[in-house]
Amino acid sequence: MKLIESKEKFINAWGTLGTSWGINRTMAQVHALLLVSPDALSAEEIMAELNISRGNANMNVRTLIDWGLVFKETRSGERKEFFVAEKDIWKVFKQIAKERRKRELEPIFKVLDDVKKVEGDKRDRNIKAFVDTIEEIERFTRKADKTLETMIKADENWLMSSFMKLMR
Amino acid sequence: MKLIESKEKFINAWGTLGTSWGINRTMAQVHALLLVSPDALSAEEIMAELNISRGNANMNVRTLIDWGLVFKETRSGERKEFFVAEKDIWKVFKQIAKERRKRELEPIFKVLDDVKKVEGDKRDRNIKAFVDTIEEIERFTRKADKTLETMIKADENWLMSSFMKLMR
DNA sequence: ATAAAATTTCAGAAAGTTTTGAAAGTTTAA
DNA sequence: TTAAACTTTCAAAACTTTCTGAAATTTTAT
Repeated sequence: MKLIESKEKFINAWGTLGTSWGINRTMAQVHALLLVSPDALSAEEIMAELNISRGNANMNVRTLIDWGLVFKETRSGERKEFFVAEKDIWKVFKQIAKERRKRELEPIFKVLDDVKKVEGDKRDRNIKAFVDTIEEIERFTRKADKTLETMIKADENWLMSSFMKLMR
Repeated sequence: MKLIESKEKFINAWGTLGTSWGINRTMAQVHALLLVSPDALSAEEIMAELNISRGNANMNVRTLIDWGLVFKETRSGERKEFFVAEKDIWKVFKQIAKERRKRELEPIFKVLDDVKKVEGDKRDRNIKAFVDTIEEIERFTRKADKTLETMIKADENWLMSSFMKLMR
């Protein structure tokens, strides 16, 4: 298999994986492309490699920058902007965890906290089942969240050794 | 807030969360509804509570059963089927992890393994960047996968105490 | 065997998401 | 200041996913 084919295959697989994790296909593909490029790429190059429009390229590069997964690079004497991906996969993982935590976990906590305050007699089995489940979900989510937070804050070595322990 | 409102709010929030994690809204909503119901519900009841069609209800209940998150229940003298959700959130989490691992992580390993075999001189910086990145992703993914596998196999107490250690 | 009661299927419709590309906006070298 | 080079925006189009509901199929009590 030639490099071009391999690259394409990887980019497509990454795009598909993104799709099933709520990250849009093109965003994942742009990220994959930048991950395997030794040098920063311009908007033009991204457009050409992935066969996408200017608007689409711009939109997704910008989102990747917002997520802290891609950085702008300028070159003296060049007006064009170039883009590089964060290549350290641990950092990438932590960054994604951080973003999704903020965007998805935090709102869920708010709702759980809110709906727990349901009115009525706790001896009513409907109310009891509801409150019990919400509380169990909250306990679980808080634990998962704390773990995530610890990981995000932790330096790489700590993270590695903790994972190692979990894996034996 | 009355129970009905709380319930609706929770079901909607769960649906939205599902959406951003690649699980379809209705499937997540049906799951949420069954989670907070003290008794098993019939197809009719699910349809009425969520305002969805028979086809949609059937489809998503079936998928939940495939995933091992919901079980059929029959009652003697009743021809109807009733559905109950697994209420232990740890089991739910493990079950989801197991399914997604099989459906999403395994295919990615195949691709990574495949594209790594790229032809050409490893001193070519393009090839080097490509192979290096793929190998780092593979290392990372394998570790995450092993951790997940250990969790899935582990019994609840072990899991709890491991998480506890991670959280301090 | 029958028929009533239920579940399942699936083609088309609706809803939701992503992409395009032309126009507007911004930046910079001269 | 100008104008060329580039980036950003956004409405409409293309595409993808989900949902509906009527028809087909299966199940079960008699």
